[in-house]
Amino acid sequence: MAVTIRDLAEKLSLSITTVSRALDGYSDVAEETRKRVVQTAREMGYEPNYAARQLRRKSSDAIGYILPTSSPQFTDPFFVNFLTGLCDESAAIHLDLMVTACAPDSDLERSQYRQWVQSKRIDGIVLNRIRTQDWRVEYLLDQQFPFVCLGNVGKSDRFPSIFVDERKGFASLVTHLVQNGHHRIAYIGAPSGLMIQQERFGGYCLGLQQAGIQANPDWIKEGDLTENSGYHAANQLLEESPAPTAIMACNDLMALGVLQAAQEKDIQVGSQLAITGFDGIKETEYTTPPITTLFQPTYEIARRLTAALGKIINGLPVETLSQAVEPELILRASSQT
Amino acid sequence: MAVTIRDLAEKLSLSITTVSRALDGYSDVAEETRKRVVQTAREMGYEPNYAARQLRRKSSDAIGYILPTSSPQFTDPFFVNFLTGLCDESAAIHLDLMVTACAPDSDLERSQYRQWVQSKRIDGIVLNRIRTQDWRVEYLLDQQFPFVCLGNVGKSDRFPSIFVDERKGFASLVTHLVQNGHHRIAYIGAPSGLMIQQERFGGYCLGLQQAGIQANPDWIKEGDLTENSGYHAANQLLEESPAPTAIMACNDLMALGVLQAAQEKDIQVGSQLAITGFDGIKETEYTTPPITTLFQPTYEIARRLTAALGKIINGLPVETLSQAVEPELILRASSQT
DNA sequence: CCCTGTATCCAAAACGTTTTGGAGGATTGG
DNA sequence: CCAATCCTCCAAAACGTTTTGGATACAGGG
Repeated sequence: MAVTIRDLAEKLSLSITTVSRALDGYSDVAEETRKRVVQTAREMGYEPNYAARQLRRKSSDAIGYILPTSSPQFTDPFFVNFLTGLCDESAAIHLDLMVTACAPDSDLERSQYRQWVQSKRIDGIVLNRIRTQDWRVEYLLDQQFPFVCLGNVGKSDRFPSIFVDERKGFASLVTHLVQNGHHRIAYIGAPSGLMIQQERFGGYCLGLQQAGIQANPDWIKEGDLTENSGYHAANQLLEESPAPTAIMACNDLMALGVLQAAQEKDIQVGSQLAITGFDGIKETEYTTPPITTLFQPTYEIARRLTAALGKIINGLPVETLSQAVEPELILRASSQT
Repeated sequence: MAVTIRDLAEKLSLSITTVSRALDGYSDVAEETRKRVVQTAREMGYEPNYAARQLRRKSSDAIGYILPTSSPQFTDPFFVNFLTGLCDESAAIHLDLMVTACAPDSDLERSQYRQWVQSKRIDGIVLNRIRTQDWRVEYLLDQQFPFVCLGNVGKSDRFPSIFVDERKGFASLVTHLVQNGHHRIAYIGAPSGLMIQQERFGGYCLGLQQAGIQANPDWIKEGDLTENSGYHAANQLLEESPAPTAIMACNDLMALGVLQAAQEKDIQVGSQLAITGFDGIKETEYTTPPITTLFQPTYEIARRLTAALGKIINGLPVETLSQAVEPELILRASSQT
């Protein structure tokens, strides 16, 4: 059905070797015949079969990303921004992007990674939402498979990674709240297996300590990074007595949930209760009041990671393996009177 | 390096034929040897090479989607919801999803589609943002390549498609505005090459006609579906005299831009100016005032399309090729006093 | 004892490329 | 005129599967 290189060769009365080399621009084929080949290739609408090429070249010109999503219809704009960055950059450097979704740390996830890596379906992979003990990093290092990641990974001299200083960011958020008169500051975290929880919670503790405030365990809740869980955690927190006067959510999505809970209880956000988030997603700008947050350039990070991955795959040197990014404090009405 | 079927066969003292057939569960291999094969395969961590399998089987177990994005960092939540649906459903039916981005109707886009299709990189493709004369539909039909699409395509008895009745939806929006006392109703459209523009603008005209209102060309602008273009078009509209008292945007994103323009001019949205959108993205709920819109179940549509595509690829029958969906009118404060 | 059938297994071909290792002819230098 | 060098081209191997079309051995029926 489809036109193969053999058809082309026959039509041109050339060997398939010559046709192949002509199309790939080798110097050992006469300029005139090269033109002839290219011309007829276009005419016949020839496109080299990808599977055959992959098999021979041992590369697939594709990279992969597996969304760590527990529930279907993940809606965290963080992932969206990340995905968009991957998509744009991979398109720019002519790599195809394969995407799928798996519950984090599930058997399915493990077999999905194994399949993609060992079946050579992709040439490299992008990781984020790093776990405190992340088998993926071990596995990929062990397999010597090209990968890059966003998150605080210890031994990052063997692969490109970008590290956002969440600890410092959260500490500065605490400082900001304290300066605005808050002493009873609550925290809604992520599952403890996630590196972001380690970092952000660490920053929260650090900030309290710097302000000479003792942390209150009742004011520390664990969420799952969804709007819903932020809502529920906030409801619990607001029933405590004394209730906290400020709630720091581990990410923006949960902060949105907190805002909703507060509004349902007719609590004046800003004056009676301060709310902060993390990520810098667009939605925090539209709410009333808009939500104070730490902005991280998710889209840009994804592009940079992808670009680095592209270089690694092509055997090019990557200038700086481990990059650090400072989140930007965006003060809005939700945390100020 | 990686363990191949030959390594397995050698280790087991079997032929590669038998190993292959054992793994695929054929009946002509003894149950006992099958177990032995599966066991050692697991032990040795064997994963069949995808390229080789694809080449032989002539299928890739992957589907593709090309984002029709003019600028990088597209941020329309509509696409996000769509993409999420694709991702979730394709993962559910064990197809990999390939994604890339291309400016619509560009040469690059054409060659990208051609490459994916003719190089057999994917088994099927999902289309949306259909154009009034869409070469993609022609091309894919011509190539007899499996595809599905979201949008109003005429001859949809040859492939699965989902059609959202935007015309009726927009007409009912107009009716709603008229009932709220509006006569000077403006419209900010999409590029005229897009089918959604045909449909939505058609609905706008129909609605006006039903209300006995003559359309005013000065109150009809063309945008490009971004927030920014909604903002600019609104600024123009609000300088007209007389200015419209209601602005209907072709999609939610532009409606957000309109809202911003109105707020900058200290216009009371709801009472002095009505604003409506289309899509039903989350953001319209968070603004003050929240924006009246028509909700279409983008995520669900994408899942249904993907499921249908999966069936087509596997040669299974698809019950209803052409499905219709009614958008749901969501009345909010932006269009009511 | 032969023939048929059944249960296992396998050698070899195919899929469509890229790459290796030359071959053949023309040109150049001595 | 011969050898060396270049310029073009090509046959065949390789990539790792799946599939085709038997082969072999054993059992059971006549």
